[in-house]
Amino acid sequence: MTTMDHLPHVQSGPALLDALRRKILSEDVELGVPLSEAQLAQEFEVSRTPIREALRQLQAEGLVEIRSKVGTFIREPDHREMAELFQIKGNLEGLAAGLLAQRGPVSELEALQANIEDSERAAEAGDAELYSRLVHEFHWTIVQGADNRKLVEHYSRLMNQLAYHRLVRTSLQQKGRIRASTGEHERVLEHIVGKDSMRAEMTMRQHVASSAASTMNEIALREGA
Amino acid sequence: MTTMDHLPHVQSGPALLDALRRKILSEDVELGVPLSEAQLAQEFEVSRTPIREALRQLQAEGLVEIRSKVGTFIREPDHREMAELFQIKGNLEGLAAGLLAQRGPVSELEALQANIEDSERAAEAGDAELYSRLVHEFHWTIVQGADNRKLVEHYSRLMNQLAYHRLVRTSLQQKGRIRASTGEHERVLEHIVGKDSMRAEMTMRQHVASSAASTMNEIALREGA
DNA sequence: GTCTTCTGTGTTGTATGCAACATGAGGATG
DNA sequence: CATCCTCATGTTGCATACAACACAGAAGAC
Repeated sequence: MTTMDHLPHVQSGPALLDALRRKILSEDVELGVPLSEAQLAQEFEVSRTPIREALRQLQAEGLVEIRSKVGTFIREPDHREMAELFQIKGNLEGLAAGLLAQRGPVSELEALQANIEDSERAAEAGDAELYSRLVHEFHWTIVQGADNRKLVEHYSRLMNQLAYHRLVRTSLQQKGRIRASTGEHERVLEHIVGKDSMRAEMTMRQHVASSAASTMNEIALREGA
Repeated sequence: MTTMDHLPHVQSGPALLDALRRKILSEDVELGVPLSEAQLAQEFEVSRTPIREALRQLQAEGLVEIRSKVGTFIREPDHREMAELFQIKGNLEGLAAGLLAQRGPVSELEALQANIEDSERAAEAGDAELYSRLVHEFHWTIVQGADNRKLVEHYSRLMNQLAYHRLVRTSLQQKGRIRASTGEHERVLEHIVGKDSMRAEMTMRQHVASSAASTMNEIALREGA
């Protein structure tokens, strides 16, 4: 391709940002180094300008790191950062669980109950893929059920930084965790249904802490190999 | 100005971003509407391109809202958003206080003690300006003392969205709050020094809730006038 | 008088060209 | 052989030109 033919843009502003974010969060991109603006411009069939703007936003979101005059790199949290992010994750999800407990009977409660039942079936069937998807859905449902849009916003950013999708698969390798995790989910939901905000929060927080410990342990093992 | 003379830039990338953020957070900008790219470009003596990139980042931070083909506007949280943000603020600061309590004797504890003493003097002297600055410093010291960089990062974003600087002056108009606030600070510090992580967290959270309620009440009164 | 339509003006959205710099490979030098 | 220097190459950073659109206000129809 030599010159842009001024054809209609395949992806415009916000759509391009989403596409780029998905591409980065997806694991189909070389983790080491690349992400050149020109290359992305070709791939998305736009000029470098909108690509640059999108990358700047992703940098503000903590997803990439732009080293001036060098290149744009996917940001990977190290052990410390991951521990820090998990700490915040537990706190925010705890807040969400507590708020949800205070809301009374809303539709999210049924969704959570159904999720737990589906999770148990998936666990028995040994469908790890489905199970991890359900776990993700459980946590996310709680956060959205808190009825706090800003919380959803900040939580979303946090999860992006964690690159959580890359971890969930890992975290469930340990067979023992699955049963424990489901049990913890049940207890969290019990406290929520019982409108026990405090216990719901604390149980949720401990659940996240356990899950985080398991995940980070698994990652350490993998890196050691 | 007609053409750029290719002189050295007065403000470059990150510096420009900071300058713009300060300008927006500072109250010297018309809240209603403006923020045209061309205008900012003239003011900072750069072309529109870096201005645009900075604005996109500020949008990602939640400080401004870019309405396509219309203009860039300073984002002002409404009542609901403010309540939501305060809820998260309390939770994050609670987390920070709890973490700080677990750290043992670090330099931040002395800083907090000194801050309380200074605050009491400022309160007696009736220096509202100094007092509000010290309150801000107290909270910020706790967050930084948690030794969690990601927490600092997310907390910073949250505070920017709250446009907290515009509120602190308001929140302290109520004379009764000053004494109560200082007392709450003291109790928080007591629990931190006593390494009582749980009580430190809860006390901090309640303190933020009280402060938030007072602030939002004051704002409601002001808007009614 | 009211509603509709149209056009002017200002804004952002994008493409492109060029300058500045970081980096690494290769040769010159001791 | 080691070290430093030079420069070729690729990248981002910025300035500019132009296109596309939103909105308001005026002109026109009824």
